[in-house]
Amino acid sequence: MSEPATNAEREQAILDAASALITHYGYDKTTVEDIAQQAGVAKGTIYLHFRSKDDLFSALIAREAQRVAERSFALIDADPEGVTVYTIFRYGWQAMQENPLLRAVYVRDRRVLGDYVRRLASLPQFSQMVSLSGEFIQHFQRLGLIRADLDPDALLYVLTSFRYGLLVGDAVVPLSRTSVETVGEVISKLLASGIGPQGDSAKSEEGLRILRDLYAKGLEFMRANGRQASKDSNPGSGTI
Amino acid sequence: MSEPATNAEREQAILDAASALITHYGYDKTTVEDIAQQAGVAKGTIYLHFRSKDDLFSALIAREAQRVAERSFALIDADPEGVTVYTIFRYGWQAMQENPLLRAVYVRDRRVLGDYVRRLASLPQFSQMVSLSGEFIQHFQRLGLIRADLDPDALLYVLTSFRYGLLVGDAVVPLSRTSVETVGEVISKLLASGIGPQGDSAKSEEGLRILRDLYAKGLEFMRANGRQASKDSNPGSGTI
DNA sequence: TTATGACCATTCGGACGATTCTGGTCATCA
DNA sequence: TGATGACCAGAATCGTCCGAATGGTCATAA
Repeated sequence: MSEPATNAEREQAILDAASALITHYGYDKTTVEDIAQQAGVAKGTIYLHFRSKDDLFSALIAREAQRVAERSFALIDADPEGVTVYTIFRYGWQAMQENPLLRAVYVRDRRVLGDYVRRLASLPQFSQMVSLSGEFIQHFQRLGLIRADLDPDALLYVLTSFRYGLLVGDAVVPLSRTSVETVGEVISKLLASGIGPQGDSAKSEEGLRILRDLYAKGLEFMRANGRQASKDSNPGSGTI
Repeated sequence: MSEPATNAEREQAILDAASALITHYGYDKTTVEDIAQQAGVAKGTIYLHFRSKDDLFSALIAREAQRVAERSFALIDADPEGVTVYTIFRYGWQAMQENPLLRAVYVRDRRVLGDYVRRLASLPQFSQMVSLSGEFIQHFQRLGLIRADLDPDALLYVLTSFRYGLLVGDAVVPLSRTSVETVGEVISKLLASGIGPQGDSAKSEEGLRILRDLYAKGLEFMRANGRQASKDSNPGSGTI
């Protein structure tokens, strides 16, 4: 049982433990002691990596957000359609859907977040990060990747509500009656003909650039705002 | 200040009072005494019309549901497009949106419903009533009023989630940045090209018939299930 | 006959203190 | 030098109590 765990590995282990416990028992019911035990370290060790319990949670959210973003990019790349408004939306939803913790954060699930919800002032920003901002829509309309006869503000409202509904959705109708893939297909088809683009557009390279841009901006904001301090600077993570 | 209030008028006054107080203070915080006072009757009088506080609330919900349904039909009729999937959806949403109480019921707002949420077992049925059921979608697909290449179960999930999101929506993005009309237009346009119908279809008469059918069925269910008993049988309300 | 409001049994909700638990620290140890 | 876990102050929780308020009834009055 001798684990030569490096510093970074230990930090990840702590985050893993926190993730599992919090998604299951909720933030309030999960004690720092629990996390330490699950991660196989002493309680004090946690405070060598994170300033406070809240800081630990912020770091966890940031990590999961990055994962979700990467996962959604991977899904988009794997789809022959490539980067379009509807694949962005579809796989953005799917990636989020697959990550219980982040979904809980996004829909402000009190059962998981507990009293932490009140401290989530920076969350509007966060929800933008997940690739739905006014900026995004206007850029895409300019490029002809979203039909231009839709009022951008209203469209933002509609799409945001749509995504929100999809993420809380199974509270109303159980998703179990279908599958993530089937629903994803419907979303794609509906949005493809619903908001465009109409024909093939060569501008999609530009769209991809803008998307990556917004994504990077979002993650940067999250990193700056999320963790207040950490003892070690994570060096790698080169890819975007 | 002498009001010759008839029996039915008095009942409506009680419901009006309940509606105003409950939407403002919530079900738990609103006492029967409050309702009586606001309606200008004695507390005992309320129990001549309704078996219990819960029964009064059921009746109120039923009344508001009827109003919302009628309002949505009126809006559809006023639109030159007439009966289509997207006008149904659009104005169904708008009518609901305009009725704070029913919206609270639909999204199960604890702040308004208080402990009553637990007694809302029959509400899945209710949510169907508001013109979104699997039946509805399949009929419309058969008639060519909804494109047939979308999996009906998944589409039901998507549309239900969509509507849900739109109704809770302003929690995420404030609706105040746009208007109900603008958002409504976007919804119409998006769904028109998103789920159809593609060309003009002559079957829309049939669609209207089915819709009225489902609507009537829903209201009947609500009436049967909602109020347990009431001292007076409301005679009028002939239109559907 | 019909509406009323005083009345009752029950529940609700705040106060209070005892007790446990939790986040965070720090002297100690490997 | 870095990890540990005993330790502390403050917060949350539980149990108990009691007065106020609430839903519902019914004898009385209009």
